[in-house]
Amino acid sequence: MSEGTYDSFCPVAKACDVIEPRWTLLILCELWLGTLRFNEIRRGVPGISPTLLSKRLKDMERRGLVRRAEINGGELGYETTPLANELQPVVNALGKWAHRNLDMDLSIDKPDARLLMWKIRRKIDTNAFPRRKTTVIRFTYPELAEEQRNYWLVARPGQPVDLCLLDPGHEVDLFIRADLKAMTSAWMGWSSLRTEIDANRIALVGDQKLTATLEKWMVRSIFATAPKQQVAA
Amino acid sequence: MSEGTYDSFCPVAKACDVIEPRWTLLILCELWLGTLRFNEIRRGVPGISPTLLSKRLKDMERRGLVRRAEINGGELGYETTPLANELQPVVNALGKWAHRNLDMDLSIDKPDARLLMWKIRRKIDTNAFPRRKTTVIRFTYPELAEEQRNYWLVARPGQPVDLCLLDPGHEVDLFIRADLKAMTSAWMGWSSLRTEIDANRIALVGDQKLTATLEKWMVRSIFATAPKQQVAA
DNA sequence: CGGGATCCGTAAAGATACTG
DNA sequence: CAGTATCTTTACGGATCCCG
Repeated sequence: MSEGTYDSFCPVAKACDVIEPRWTLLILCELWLGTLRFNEIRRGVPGISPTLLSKRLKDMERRGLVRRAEINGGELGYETTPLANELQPVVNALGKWAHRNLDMDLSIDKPDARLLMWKIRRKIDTNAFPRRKTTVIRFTYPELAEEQRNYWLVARPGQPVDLCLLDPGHEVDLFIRADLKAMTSAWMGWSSLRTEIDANRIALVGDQKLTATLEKWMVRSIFATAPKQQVAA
Repeated sequence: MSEGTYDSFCPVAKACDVIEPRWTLLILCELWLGTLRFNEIRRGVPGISPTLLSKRLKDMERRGLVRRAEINGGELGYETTPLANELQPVVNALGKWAHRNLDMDLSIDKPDARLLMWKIRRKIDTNAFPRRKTTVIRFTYPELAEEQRNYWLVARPGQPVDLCLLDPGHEVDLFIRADLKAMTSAWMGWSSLRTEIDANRIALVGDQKLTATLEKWMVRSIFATAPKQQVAA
């Protein structure tokens, strides 16, 4: 039933009752990124079934982590509560611990371009873009099959950045061609954008200003600043 | 299989693979308290079956959280690794979050005297006790059935404090009679020892010095210092 | 297309009992 | 003391279907 089942007065046990059910923390992370709607959460939390997401969101609502809220048009979405938000620094510390210590090799062996682009999209800083003009950036991962190779980020002034899997037809301001692992690695902070560009694993063609300000508008994972632990010599 | 099953490059997902399997964090907490042996862990982590504890310890060993180590006599015990120890501040923050925010009413409705005594025992500070003499303190919870009512803490100089459920035969230096909820509440920091004594829910009879220094040697839960969040009026 | 509900097979957890 | 073996129950994962 997803009831708390440790019958202990230990606060850690109480906390575990709340955070242990599978997907709970990942759903919170996605909501903290600003995701509002059911199917958006699905995209940001790869692998969860709609059934389980639905159930988990209800569990989380019952526990006071999440509430249903109106988006700007009478539609319903999800948002985190203050109770959940107090947990955010803890979850970040947890992520930093994993970033420092845990081997990521397995996951980067099967990187997921669509998920990566979804994450990149969320953190694009449009302040570095022209104010009055739509900016379009095309990412290409040549190693992938034709249909999964290209992604367009479309930044219309004053609107959230859009991710397209099909050519939206706009003129492209900047073309980025990249090795998928290299882009993942740079975004996660295991390397840097500069390193990967210098090694020719990421290449930019197009608008000079966008190229020059890449590191400004392409904000990386919040874990990218945490240094990777040095392996003992 | 207990393999990590989120296939994501997100560090939080990686961390969840490690910490989510049920009992993992509670076992770590118990080890951090200084528990070394299998059946001691069982006592400190109420409700876990030996089957699952055995399996979980092996999982945790495989993941590098725990290692088997020699105790002082060729016997084998368990201890946490540096990897796990880096997680301790995160787990403490998690516990503080729960202590501040989560309702503990349900768990204090069915308090567990033996577990409470086990926890109290672990944190007794024997520096406040006589140096050369064995100190014995008897706790009595009058509301409980005869056989579960009495607990003896036996502190022999230079040795870990012993918890006895049967009269060890020593002369008792201090008798403590308490309401079980009151003692749990005081130890957890929802109230204080002083408050409960003043309300006559905890009473001490015996050695004056021990009585006077109660708050010194009876070290409370590490969460006892975190203030409980005020409920909005 | 967004937001689910249903059904079913598998994997993890819980309860007891038992053993070297 | 330190676990295994066995059995039952619950949770999770996947596919499919429904409804506005």
